[in-house]
Amino acid sequence: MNKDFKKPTIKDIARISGFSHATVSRVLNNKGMFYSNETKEKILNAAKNLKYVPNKMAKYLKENKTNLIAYLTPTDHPFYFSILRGINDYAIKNGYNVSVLISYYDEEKEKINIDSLLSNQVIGVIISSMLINEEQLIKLNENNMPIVLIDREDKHENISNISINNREMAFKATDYLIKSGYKNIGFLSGPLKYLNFLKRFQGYKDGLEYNSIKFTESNVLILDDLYWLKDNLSKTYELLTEIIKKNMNLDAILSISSSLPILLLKILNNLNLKVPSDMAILSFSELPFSKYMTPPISAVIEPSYDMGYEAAKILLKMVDNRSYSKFIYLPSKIEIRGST
Amino acid sequence: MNKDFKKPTIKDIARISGFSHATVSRVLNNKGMFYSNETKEKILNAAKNLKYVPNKMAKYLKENKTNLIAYLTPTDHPFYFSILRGINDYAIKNGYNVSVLISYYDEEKEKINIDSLLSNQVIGVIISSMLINEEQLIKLNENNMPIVLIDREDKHENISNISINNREMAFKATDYLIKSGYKNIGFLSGPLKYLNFLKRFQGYKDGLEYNSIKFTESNVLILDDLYWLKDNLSKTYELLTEIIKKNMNLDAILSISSSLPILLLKILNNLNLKVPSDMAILSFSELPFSKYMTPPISAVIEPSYDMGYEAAKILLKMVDNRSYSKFIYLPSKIEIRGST
DNA sequence: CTGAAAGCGCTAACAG
DNA sequence: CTGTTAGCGCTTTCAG
Repeated sequence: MNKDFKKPTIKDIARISGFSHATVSRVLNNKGMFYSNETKEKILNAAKNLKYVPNKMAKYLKENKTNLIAYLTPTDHPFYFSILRGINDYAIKNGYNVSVLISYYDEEKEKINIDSLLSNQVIGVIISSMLINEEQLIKLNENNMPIVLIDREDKHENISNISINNREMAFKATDYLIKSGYKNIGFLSGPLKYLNFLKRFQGYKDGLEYNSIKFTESNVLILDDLYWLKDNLSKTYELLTEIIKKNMNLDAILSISSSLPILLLKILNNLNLKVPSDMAILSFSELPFSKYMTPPISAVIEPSYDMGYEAAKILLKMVDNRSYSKFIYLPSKIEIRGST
Repeated sequence: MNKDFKKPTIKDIARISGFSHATVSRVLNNKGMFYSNETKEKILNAAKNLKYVPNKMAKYLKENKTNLIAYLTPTDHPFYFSILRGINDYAIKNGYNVSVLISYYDEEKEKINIDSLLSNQVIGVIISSMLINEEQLIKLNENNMPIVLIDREDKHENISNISINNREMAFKATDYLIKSGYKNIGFLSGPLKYLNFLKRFQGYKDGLEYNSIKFTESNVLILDDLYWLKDNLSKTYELLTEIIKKNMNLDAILSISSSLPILLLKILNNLNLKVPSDMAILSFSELPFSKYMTPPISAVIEPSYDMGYEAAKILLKMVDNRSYSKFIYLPSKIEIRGST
């Protein structure tokens, strides 16, 4: 590679084609509408010969606007990649690019990311991280940064949200389990300080109450951290094994994450318990492979791709219209498979 | 949000603190070394009060260099997300951000992405897509864009590569299977036009030859497209079922993808075949859940995170030194679990 | 130790 | 239909 390689600019095109750089700019951007075909051709030719590629930095500086949006995700779980794909598809289609920040549940990193967002001239942010706190959100908001939250159900002025109705779906799931004859249903979750988990917990209780079943505190099975999202599956497996052994009286489990059922299947198999006859499993969210497990795992479908796609759509609207914001529930459904 | 919101610039700081914007720039960047503490303090204070955030577009335009690198991936398979995490970690640590382009096996999109890369002032690209063709690579190269290829083993001048030694690992895997007593080993793959698959195929044949086993054409089980990477698991499942039914004589399968074994487990289970006694499975690459399957799946480990991390490291070196490039094999190992 | 001035590559108002 | 000019926000000589 040539160290002294210098990209051609519109000035080079101007020099070669014999026009001013303003005219070149016009032709290249199809602005102004009126210039002779000859001019157009000359300029376009010169551009092609020079292998001209516009310098977007200059354009963005001038226009005070970039084509970059950011996606803030806590980890590399497939759920978040699927969201990213949705975001990406909509963004690219509209001429935008997506910069990804993975904070990996590190509050320090998360803070650095927020600062980086502000100075990187990103024009908007989609956040699927559960970790972002109020303070950081406010900081972004103060800096006039359009924000879309995914799966947080967190109401803020000027901030959009997109998620499923977690409480309602948890209610439906619980109700379904009860109607299917399960009497002693466990709620398997991460820490309830995370809003989406809490909503699901509320829905679970709603479901019990609706069916006049007494809520039993000990049926709430809490993993004290998000191990399964932190790539710490062996720790998750270990804790889950303990939990199950202590709760053999349950006949069904409602899980808040798609990862947990896969481990559960293994654990129950080791304990010689059959799914669903000894223990049914119904889970929020699914992995691509969930339906190829033995048995296939019943799930409350979270439309992750659509969430990303819609989030990007809303974000770009917010960019155009700073007073726009939306709080949206995407439709969700329960898909019954072999595990219930 | 305030529609007329205007970000403060160094000029604002200059005005308020009473210095020139040049001095402000120096202080903010710790350049020039010599200014009174009083000056420094005044300027820093003004910056803080104004909630000043530097405009990187301007900086980059001036410096003719950005802090954005791009990652080009074909799809949202976990393998690629893990690579992305590696890239991201190294990049962030060094002050860079990562822009992601998912081409989704669409040649048109791939082309658009390449063009976008060139004009977006990305300073380097990491490509894990199998789809990029020679022509596009050359186009990037001509534009002086540092490139690191992941898992392609494709030799080019000025282009770096990072992968495992696919041929060698396939040889070892095949040899291991034979030494374990399997006699009739199938090679399960996508189209062999993809270089990494081809290398593995060669390694498979090497392994047979080394053990004086005759290569049997019909033991090469080819899926005619990358369905499993295209989110088309049901199609994959269908084709795989047919393939297996036609090849019940096999006693082991060497798979080139981590997704396939999971489906195989299901299919074999349906056919009442036990793994590994009726059919062993050994697979290139693994998913987070591979070891929690029943039985756990033996695998040739591809260090995806490290590949990403190293790729980013090499890329940033290439950015600093345009004549630098490397062809690296990362160490890999075979992890024997229950499926063999 | 600090200020003035130029310029990165581009767009757009204004003038013709 | 086209050219001149100014300026986006920043860094960096060059003077002083």
